[in-house]
Amino acid sequence: MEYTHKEIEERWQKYWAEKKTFAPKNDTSLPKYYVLDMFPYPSGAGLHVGHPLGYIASDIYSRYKRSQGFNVLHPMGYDSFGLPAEQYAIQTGQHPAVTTEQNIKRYREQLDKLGFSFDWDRQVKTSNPSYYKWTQWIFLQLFNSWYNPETDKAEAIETLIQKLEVGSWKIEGDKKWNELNEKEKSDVLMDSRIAYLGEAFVNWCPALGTVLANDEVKDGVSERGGYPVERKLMKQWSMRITDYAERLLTGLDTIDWSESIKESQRNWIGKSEGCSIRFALRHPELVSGSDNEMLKQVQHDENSIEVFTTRPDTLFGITFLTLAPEHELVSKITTEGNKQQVEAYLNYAKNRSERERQADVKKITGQFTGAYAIHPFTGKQIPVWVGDYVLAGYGTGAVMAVPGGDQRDWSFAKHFSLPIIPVIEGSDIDKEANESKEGKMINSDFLNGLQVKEAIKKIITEIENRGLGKGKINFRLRDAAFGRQRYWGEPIPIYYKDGIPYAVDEKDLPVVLPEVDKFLPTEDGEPPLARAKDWKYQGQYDYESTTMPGWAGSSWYYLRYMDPHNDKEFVSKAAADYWKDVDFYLGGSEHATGHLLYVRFWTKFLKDRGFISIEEPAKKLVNQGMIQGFSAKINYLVSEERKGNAPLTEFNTAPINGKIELIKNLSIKGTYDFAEIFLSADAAEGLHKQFNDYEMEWNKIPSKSHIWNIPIEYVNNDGSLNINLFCEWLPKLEKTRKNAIFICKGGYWRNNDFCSFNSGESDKFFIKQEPEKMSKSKWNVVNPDELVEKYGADTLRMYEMFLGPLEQSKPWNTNGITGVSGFLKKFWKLYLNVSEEKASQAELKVLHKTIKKITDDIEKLSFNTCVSTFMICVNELSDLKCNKREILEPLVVLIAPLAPHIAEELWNKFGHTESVTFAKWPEYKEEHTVENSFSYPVSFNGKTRFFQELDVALSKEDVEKEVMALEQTQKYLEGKQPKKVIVVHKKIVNIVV
RNA sequence: GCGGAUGUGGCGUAAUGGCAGCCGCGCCAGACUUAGGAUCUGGUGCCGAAAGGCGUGGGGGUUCGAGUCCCUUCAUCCGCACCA
Repeated sequence: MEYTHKEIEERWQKYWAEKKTFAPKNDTSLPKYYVLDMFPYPSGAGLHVGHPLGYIASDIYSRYKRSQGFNVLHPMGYDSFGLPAEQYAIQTGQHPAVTTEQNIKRYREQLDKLGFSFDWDRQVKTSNPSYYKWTQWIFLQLFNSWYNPETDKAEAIETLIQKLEVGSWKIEGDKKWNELNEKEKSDVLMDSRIAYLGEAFVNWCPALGTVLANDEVKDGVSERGGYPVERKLMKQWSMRITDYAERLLTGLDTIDWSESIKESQRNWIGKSEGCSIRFALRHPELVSGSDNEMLKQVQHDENSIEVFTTRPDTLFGITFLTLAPEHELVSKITTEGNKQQVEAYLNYAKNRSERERQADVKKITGQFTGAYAIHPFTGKQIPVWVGDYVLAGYGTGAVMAVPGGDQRDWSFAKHFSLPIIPVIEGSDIDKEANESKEGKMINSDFLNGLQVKEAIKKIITEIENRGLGKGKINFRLRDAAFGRQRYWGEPIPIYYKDGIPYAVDEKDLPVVLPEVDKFLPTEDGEPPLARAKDWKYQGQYDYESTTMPGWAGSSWYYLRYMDPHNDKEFVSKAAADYWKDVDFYLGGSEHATGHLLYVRFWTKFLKDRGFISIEEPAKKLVNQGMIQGFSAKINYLVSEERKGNAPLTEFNTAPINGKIELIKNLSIKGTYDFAEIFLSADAAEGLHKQFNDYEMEWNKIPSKSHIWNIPIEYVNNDGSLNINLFCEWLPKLEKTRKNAIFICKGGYWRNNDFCSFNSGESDKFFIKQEPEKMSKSKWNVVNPDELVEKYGADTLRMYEMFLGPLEQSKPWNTNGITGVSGFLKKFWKLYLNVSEEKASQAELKVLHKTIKKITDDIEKLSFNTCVSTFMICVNELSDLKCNKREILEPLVVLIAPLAPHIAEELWNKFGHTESVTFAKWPEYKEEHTVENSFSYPVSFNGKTRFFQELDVALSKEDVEKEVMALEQTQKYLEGKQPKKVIVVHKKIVNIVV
């Protein structure tokens, strides 16, 4: 009987769905295990072969855990709010809810075909009001909370109000809480709320018409779409994630996450320890007298400059201060004489986009303000500069410049000819700054002679004693922008009364996303929600019109899966207490500083407020490697001189160079009316060889080489192009077959005819293939559907695992899939004629060896070696012609996590009426794998020469005796006396001569 | 610049400090076939006719023994980056 994957897979997928096989048991006495895949965004492109890699791995692990007796929660759902659907809506006018639903449907069909053991009854969609009701509810908790530094956790805002009422929490300007009006009270509280409305510099993306969070911006452009981003001061809902910076950092040490993710988060949080120092200012026009007198006079000046430094030990090396162009003091302190230049500079700095600024890091710019600060220890005057190498958003937006100890300060000083003082012995300040934290202090008054680390301690104490500043910890992490000027997201449950924001009452949740006529901003620049007609809270108050960012819904979804249908709470206490946290979380590393930071933040917050009991959302996290696609690249030649369809002869008369010669050699002469010349990859290779500097030559001639990505499906297995298919596609690029010529090594193709000029050489047109990220725009997406159709889900599952270690990125290549497909056929064949006979020793040995290896490997998530272990096992059992139930039945249970359909089918054939899902995992019995003898490799000076079979019971001494007595040993000794004989039991014999 | 990861046959890869290359692809030969992108058998790191020698990016070290441990260096990929 043949292995018919299609029929078998459909049958069991249906069975699982009907019997709800994968719903966790409602029995809290069972040990729990929670396996979660990162929330997918249902993109319009559907699933490609890279997506299932992680899902397959987590599915194998889930099924394995079920077989081990765990109550497994393994859910799936959709992060269904987001920008792409909305961009599509803007283009087509279709409601994003409609396209999102279509995409989800397609995703689901594709997922279903792969035989995943998800409990679909728990599916959540973030765009569903029954889900986002609770996202909004959590927002309200965040709004109604503040971070109490004394208890080091978030508390209800009421506890802050109490402190304000009794005056134990100070309000800026020493005002009294009870004397404040409604607006002022709101403002005061807003300064502490964890979700707050505040004015801040944000990443504004004009093309997308919205603000983006820091992690959504890469290299100065938006991560989605690659549109330019600019800094803009805006009133904006934000999350005070910075209050959690320290806990987010230390928490990393408690979780088993990949080192690279933890490191990314550490970098992102960017903790640095140092101290703040206040520099008094001196206006030359205003103050006169000796340096020391001035110091006293200006000590308490409001307009002092506060800096943050991690190297207070270098304080005596300060030769100037630099302010960020955005620093508020710049305009206040600039002297009349410098006003013009400084203003011009500020204007220049302002108009440089973030991208430009980042791109030309090396360009040093700045201006002297004319103002001086006073060195707090020496009393000397220090010029104050403004420079855009200082970032407004970090620290205080001002630095004390120590060109002797900081390379950026050094470069600035060199550029503007400012003095440089070495402060560490042995610094060669003519060449570069000495940033080392090792060495002895010099030129530093009372710090002289101290080691850097001692000096840091001493100076901080001194600074604190003199009241100039204090030891301080600074974080790079910024508060997260939470409002998006977009339509397709959760409405923020806030309304405005007399311009004051208030929380929507819990009983009025969800605030449902209103219908709008267009998904665009209003004429006066308000977000799309402002278009909604008659959308008022309690019929009279304006709602907040920004929506939440994509990460809102995904910051707590793992909790909702525990209790997805609860309409009283976001998760019941009982469910949260049982399922606690995610035991095994699998997903891509691209979420390192976005989702994975926010989900930790919300988890900590929800714990602080007593809603859940865990501090971290996921104990263990693994990043599956990215599966890249193979892009097909074609060499495409255009002569710039040959405009339009000008004849090729013109091209031929160009100066002699590589390509012209080639074209000549290929004898394509005369006048042709083709315009597109495509060059086979092997012909292009030839050019490389022929002319050393092909690329350079290429640029000299009046033609241009272009490389195009073309659809990968037009490439044959041998790497050659299917020219016919390709030509049918050409019109999409406004090119035609008629105008195209394909040059191969042995001739050229034109209009379906091959013209040979070099007989014996290939007439194939080769395409260069390169691995790249799979993306629709690169035409290299391979989707799993066809593979499932052809080979079956079990084969695809095993093949994806067989590709290599889970965490390693690799290009997708279908070449090896026949090996796995053949394996499953061979596996199936073992079961054609099962006998009840007792198994032989040899057969039992194979089985138990396999049980041990598979169990160990699944535990280690080493799924690639699992597949090869099964192959070895099946090869060996086939050689033994094994058909014993005693062997084959446990083997079914063993393979079920990887190839669940075939396993169910065979399990069923054994007469079981229950799913193999809950069959007990086979137990490894060592007695079946022990050997009586071992074939010792006998080596001389570490080089293996022959093997000797010996009883394992023999002691080391006996082994040595036996081996030394051998004729072969004597032969290799060549009459010499061995210096030493090393015997490792059941491993090796090494004779040192 | 900082951090992370990876370097092993033609390719994907495998090896608790103990026979390097398991398993699969590809390739070669053969069997069965009208046929093979089906199935089965055998072979396949490199050099060499063979004996044998050489081999895990390079160089050094520890060890009886190193792909594996240590030092150093190179290359590739990924992340972060004017963070004071």
